[in-house]
Amino acid sequence: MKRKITLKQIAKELDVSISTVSKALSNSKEISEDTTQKIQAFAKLYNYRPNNIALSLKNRKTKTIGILIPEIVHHFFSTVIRGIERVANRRGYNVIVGLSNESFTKEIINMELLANGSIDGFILSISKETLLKQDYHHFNATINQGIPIVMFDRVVNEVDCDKVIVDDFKGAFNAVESLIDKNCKNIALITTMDYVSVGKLRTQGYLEALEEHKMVADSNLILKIDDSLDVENNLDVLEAEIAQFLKSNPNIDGIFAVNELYAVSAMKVAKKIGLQIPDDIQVIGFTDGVLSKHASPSLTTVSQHGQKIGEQAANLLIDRLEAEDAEIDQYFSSSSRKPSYIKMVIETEIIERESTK
Amino acid sequence: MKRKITLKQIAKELDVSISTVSKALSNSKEISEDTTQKIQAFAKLYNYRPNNIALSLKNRKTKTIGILIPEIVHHFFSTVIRGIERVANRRGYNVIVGLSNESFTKEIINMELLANGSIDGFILSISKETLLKQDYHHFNATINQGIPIVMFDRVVNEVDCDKVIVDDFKGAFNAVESLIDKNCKNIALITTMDYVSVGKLRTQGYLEALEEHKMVADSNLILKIDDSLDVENNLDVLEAEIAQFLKSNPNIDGIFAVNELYAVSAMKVAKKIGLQIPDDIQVIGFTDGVLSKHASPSLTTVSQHGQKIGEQAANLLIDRLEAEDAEIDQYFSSSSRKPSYIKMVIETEIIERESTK
DNA sequence: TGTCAACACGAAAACGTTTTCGCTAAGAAT
DNA sequence: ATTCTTAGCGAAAACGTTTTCGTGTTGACA
Repeated sequence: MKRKITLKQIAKELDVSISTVSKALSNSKEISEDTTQKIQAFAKLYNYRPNNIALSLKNRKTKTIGILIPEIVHHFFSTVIRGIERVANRRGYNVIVGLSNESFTKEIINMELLANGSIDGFILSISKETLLKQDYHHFNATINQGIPIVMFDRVVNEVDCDKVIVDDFKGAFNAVESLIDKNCKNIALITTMDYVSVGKLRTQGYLEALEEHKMVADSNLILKIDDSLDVENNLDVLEAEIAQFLKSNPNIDGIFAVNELYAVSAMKVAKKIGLQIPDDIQVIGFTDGVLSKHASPSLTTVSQHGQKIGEQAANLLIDRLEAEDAEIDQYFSSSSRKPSYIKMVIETEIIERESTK
Repeated sequence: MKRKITLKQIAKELDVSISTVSKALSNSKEISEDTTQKIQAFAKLYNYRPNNIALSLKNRKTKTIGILIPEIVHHFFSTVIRGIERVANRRGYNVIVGLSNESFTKEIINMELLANGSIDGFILSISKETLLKQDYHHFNATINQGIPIVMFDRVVNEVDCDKVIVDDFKGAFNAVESLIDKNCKNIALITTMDYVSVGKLRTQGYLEALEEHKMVADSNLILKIDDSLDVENNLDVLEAEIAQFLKSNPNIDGIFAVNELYAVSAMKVAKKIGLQIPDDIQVIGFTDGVLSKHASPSLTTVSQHGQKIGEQAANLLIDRLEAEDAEIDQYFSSSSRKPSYIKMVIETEIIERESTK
């Protein structure tokens, strides 16, 4: 077991100074051709690679992006990570992942841990608990320390930073409008409680689409699921609620659900009740994931393009990081002007499948 | 924008030495109570936190685990990550994620990048291309540099390291045996090409279960899918192959599939053909994911307990990392004996759902 | 012969820690 | 009055880099 070789060891072995080795390896013309050759050959032989940690300390930047998300076992978030990782790698960055598990405290702990030098900037999506508490001081504190943040999906106006979102309102609006086009007269909404911003926006999209088409929103046709309970492990509860909902509203001929789980569950329940999809009832879900694609019938969804979100977020962050470098180089005082932030909107897209006509 | 405060700044501000500040903050009794109080108060006020990078450099360890997996948009891998992250966090470690994207080259590049000081050890699952090439030098090189590796799921005998796997053979064996118990007479196998070790083992389990019960394996009942093509985006190809397969073997009354996608697709096709599940044909899949749970009918599967795999892998790695520390402390020469490695087998479990009787 | 430039290299600082060792002054012991 | 402890603190090294600023040697030129 031979530990990685260092400049110091090479220097000692070849009887030159550390500086000479460093310069030779970076092809500085301060060093004679002979010496350079000798050193480079030796370094190659021993497979020398500069120690990243030492570089980070010296350069005061780590070339690492911190990702902080509520949950990783979730198709949307993993596609976002994939997108981030793609451009990060291409641009010479690594990603380090923290999971808040939807907990306010874990979010803070993770941020503080990573903010102490481990990363150059954050890409994150806010935990439910944080949204509920509406306490965003840790984000602002981090930004004030000079660590830029890019938020995606679950964002919040109270924090001034770059954001990448999908147009939840418009996505929902279009989905519902599409159902109307397909001749649905009584469109139900299955949604979450309101505190998650995206849920609220999607609900608004639903409401306004109805209004726009002179249809009255019937509060009986709106089912709000309490997602404080772990739905994944309480599928029966969810299905029972939906069954109850469908039975007491037999006139429903279209369903818009704010996520694919609700949509797929609704289809399952509808089939059990004896309804034909899409003949008796049509269904559209938000968030295009594996479930939608493989359900039977396959589910028409509003795709959020998670990977693209990740890619844009990474580009925004890295652009800002490298702009900072340039500023310093140009002797701009970094406090001279307030930076202006971008809110980037990724277009949603309706993917038509078998659950609609 | 105020950058994070350092020991040096505190020292200057309070007109003491850096050493004094450091000691005061760690409650060393070398420092008087007065000074300690003063320093701690000041540090708290300015929210001092030690710089992780500096600590890493000094301690020559980063308290970070590198995860290297073929793909993140995959339920099994994300559950494993969740498991790793859980115990890593509990034990004071962070995780940094690299994606090989099933590519040999990307696997190597990622490893080299992280191995240069960024991480203390790896937890990884081998990419398909690497398995195909059977070139494992980068793993051995990393281990020789003193960086421990724990492999999971896709492992290989040629590399000497800790491993966490499920008993693919036994899992498959049990699944098929369960189908036999449920009175299936002609059990089909839908599998992948043989080079991925887990696929091979699961196929063997299938074969031996048949043999054990005096049933003859009929090669016509084995469908090998070429997974070099991106199945997720070529679902129709997959379904066509399965349809063809089922039609030319109308006697099939049970299907064992080596992953849930194949299983769910098989169910979909079977339903289209007019077969009733589980009355005409019963189906069991390997790998318990979201698809299985939400398919209709829901799919009986062999659960791999991904999260547990991740937890065990993390524990194995951290145990070894901390054992190394202890060895050095005790003046053991680290090359004195060859360490012995553990292969940990996680029990699989059949989760009965609606696709079997 | 004396001056100067160019060349080739080394010393040292810096990034932010922790820790070992040494130093000073005050009080205790002889 | 002299020596010994000990409390309280600082200097410096170390982790592995990069980079700035010397410095000595050589050869050219006046």
